[in-house]
Amino acid sequence: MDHTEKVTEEKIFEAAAEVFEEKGFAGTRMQEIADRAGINKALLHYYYRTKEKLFDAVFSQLAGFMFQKLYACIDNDLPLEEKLKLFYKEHINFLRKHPGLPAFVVNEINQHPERLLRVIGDDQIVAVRKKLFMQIDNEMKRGDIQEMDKMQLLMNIVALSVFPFVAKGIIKAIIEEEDIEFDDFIEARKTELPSFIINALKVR
Amino acid sequence: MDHTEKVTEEKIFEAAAEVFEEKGFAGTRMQEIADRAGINKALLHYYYRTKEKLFDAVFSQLAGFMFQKLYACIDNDLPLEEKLKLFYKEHINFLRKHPGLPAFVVNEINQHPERLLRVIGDDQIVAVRKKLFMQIDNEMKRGDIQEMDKMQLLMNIVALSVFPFVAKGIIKAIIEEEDIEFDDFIEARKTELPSFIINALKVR
DNA sequence: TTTAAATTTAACCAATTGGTTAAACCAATA
DNA sequence: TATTGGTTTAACCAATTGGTTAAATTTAAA
Repeated sequence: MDHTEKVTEEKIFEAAAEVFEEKGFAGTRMQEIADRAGINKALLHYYYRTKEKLFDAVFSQLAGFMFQKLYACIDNDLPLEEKLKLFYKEHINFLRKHPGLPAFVVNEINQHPERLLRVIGDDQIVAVRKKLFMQIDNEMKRGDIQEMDKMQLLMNIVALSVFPFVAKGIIKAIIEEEDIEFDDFIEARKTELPSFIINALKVR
Repeated sequence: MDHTEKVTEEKIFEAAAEVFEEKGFAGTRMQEIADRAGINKALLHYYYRTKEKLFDAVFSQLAGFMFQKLYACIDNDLPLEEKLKLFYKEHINFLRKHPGLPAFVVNEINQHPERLLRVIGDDQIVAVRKKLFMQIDNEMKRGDIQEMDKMQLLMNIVALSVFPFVAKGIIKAIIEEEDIEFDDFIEARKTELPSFIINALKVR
């Protein structure tokens, strides 16, 4: 076996990830993937026989990657306040490195919801969510934080960090109209968001 | 001029809106639009000469509609707390009637940011935003609400209502895994979100 | 050097797709 | 009744696209 095999396969995979992320499944041309990978169409089909197979490989890895990272930032034993600070710091760091990822995943799942199953099917994620809910439950009953629906809270936490990336095309335009850099704006959220949430959860 | 003209044009427009919303520009087939409109391809091109023109018509109306509604819910003279309650009630009502709209608009703008200009170009929206910022500024200086970056606050407010719809494919699956109906979940946010935000903005 | 696998070249194919055309059909209306 | 414009039918076209094939060429390893 030639060591170039792996290299080429990776080049293809990365090129495919780029193009699929930019243009979606329907908008992607196999020729463009080949071009960006620096190879030709024949070789492309030699590695991944069909567009569907290539897409599946790319999508399931990227989507899995995203969910895994999302939940990994929650999977620790810190108290909620510290957990939130860590979550937004790490999660926004991750999203800044992959700014196109959320829009891609969200969009493809909207158009083909059945794809979600292949990615989120494993119960590792469910376990982490259960753990988080238990923790929140405890802190609520102890009176440390305001009582509220836990699923609503989880949705709020995620929406606040992910939304600017999912809607990046719009958000970037709107805030740059006010002479704010998108990157600075996002960076600031690492500290803005934890205090926003913690304040919202203060008991009174 | 025949009255059927308007009727047919509208049928085409609505069918096109449906298909474009479901499958995006690249994934949409003119034949499918014709089928759903109950006419044939020849007549479809007789009304809208090209796919691009038809898409432009649909997209600019829907996107304009969305932004207009978004800002219209903010454009009143209520104090912030009342404004938030009204905003989430009306905005979520609107989104429930058009659940696929945010994902469609967000996605098409991500892939072709230049389209945003045609829609958001008018300064009516800018005016409403300025007005809102002024109001927030006043309430902060008066000490009624916590000081914070106004753009960040606006982002938070919008993210919390729009995100579940943009990522509907994922969210629906996740929360229904916990035996919660998507519609009930969304309905609850009408009251959850205002109190969440208002709490987050309490001064201490 | 031989061999096998990776890669290129380039032609090719079938299906899809956006769009056109021309003739015929139908309904209202002048 | 004749006309006009909306509508259908159905064939057609050119371009694109996913995918294949076979032969030639390069590369690396045995």
